Amino acid sequence: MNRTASVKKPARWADAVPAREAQFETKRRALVREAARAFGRRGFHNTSLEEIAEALGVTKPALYRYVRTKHEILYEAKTIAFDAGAEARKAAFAASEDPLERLRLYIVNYIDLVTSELGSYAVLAEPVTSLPPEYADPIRARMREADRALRDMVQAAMDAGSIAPGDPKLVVAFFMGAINHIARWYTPDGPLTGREIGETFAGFVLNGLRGAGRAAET
Amino acid sequence: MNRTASVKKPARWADAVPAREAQFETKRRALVREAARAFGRRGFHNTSLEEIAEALGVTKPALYRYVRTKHEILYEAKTIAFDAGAEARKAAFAASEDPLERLRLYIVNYIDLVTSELGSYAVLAEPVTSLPPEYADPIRARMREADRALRDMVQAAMDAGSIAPGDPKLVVAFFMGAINHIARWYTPDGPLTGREIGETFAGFVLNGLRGAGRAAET
DNA sequence: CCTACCGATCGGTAGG
DNA sequence: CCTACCGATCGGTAGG
Repeated sequence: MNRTASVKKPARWADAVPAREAQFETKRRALVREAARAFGRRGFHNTSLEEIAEALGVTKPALYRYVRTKHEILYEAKTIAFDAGAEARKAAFAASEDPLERLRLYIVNYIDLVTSELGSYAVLAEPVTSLPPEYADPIRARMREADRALRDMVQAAMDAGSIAPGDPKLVVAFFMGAINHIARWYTPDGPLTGREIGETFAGFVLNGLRGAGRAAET
Repeated sequence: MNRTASVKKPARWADAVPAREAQFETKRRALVREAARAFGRRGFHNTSLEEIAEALGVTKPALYRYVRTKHEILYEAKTIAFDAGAEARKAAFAASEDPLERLRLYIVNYIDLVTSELGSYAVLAEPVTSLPPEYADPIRARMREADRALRDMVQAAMDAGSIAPGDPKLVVAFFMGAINHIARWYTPDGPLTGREIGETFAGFVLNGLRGAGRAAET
């Protein structure tokens, strides 16, 4: 028996890689996810690459096989969060024609994502200024894009008379502040599921926007 | 007349110190304010003491006359924000007996403070993990304290039947997320005053909580 | 309150 | 994917 023995080693990549011959992309994603979690919890600058590497069961230099800089990791993490938001909007549009229902679905969907990804989305709280211009600029663009899309959704609901007329910009700032904050306090150990939080928050938002005395005429 | 001449110099301390014989405390406060603004906008670790010093028209070592460490500055800034929150609650309790009205007043008062302090309050977004335990612990205690006080206010409004029954914890997380986010986007150049934002947000919140008890948990 | 400077951390690289 | 190490930044101090 003269072949190189495959010795039992402590789990590398935190068991996030299923197959023995792990693919590059899978590893890269596990890296970004792990980093996003850490960045979200402790902040970008309070998290060293060494800590991330350790959580994945490798050494720091190994990370550089999958990523060029620490900034790139943050950029990637934020991009994933924005993609999820876009996905949630798309799903909401596909599922209903009614502006109000679309808004509701978006909120529920997005909160579901935010809570299911174990805190990865808290990286949205990390200031863009932690990134150099070449990364910060596209991120800012995506922030504007998301903002615009949501304002349009709100405006549509206003036009349909489903919610009280007002400044869509302020409305979006209101409920996105509440929603994005979830990633900062949510823990899967808690008594509430993401779905429950989503339904409750959507209720708060829609009731709040529907307006009190000066309700829209139907 | 053998006293040292007071020569005309370029404005130091960014003109935040009115009197010629500037007091220690005034300077210290100007320092914390300026730092809070910077920390809130760019983040704690993205802001060097050198930048803060420059904004105040002095050199970095000069700051150490007023403060022991950079951490102490962040701690102080957060403390000021929490004090303001406590103040807003106190004012709300003094101004009304009605639980719902107290909640409304708190929201309006607090948003007014947040928007009047030119972004100093955005430091609340800075993770506590940027601080060593001796500072982080008391901050966490104040977070819990504020949370408890607000939950009690919400519970009182529920007991009075002014808002739908539900989980006060979730309710507070909802509207405080929205409110604390304001410091991150508000700018005095905008078309809206802090008062207007406060009234609008308070309306959203109260209507939202009053609404159909989707989240009512019997 | 300033000039000069130290010390630690940490992102990133060399070389295997 | 690892060991060893470099370089820059930056908080903090000495000494005046």
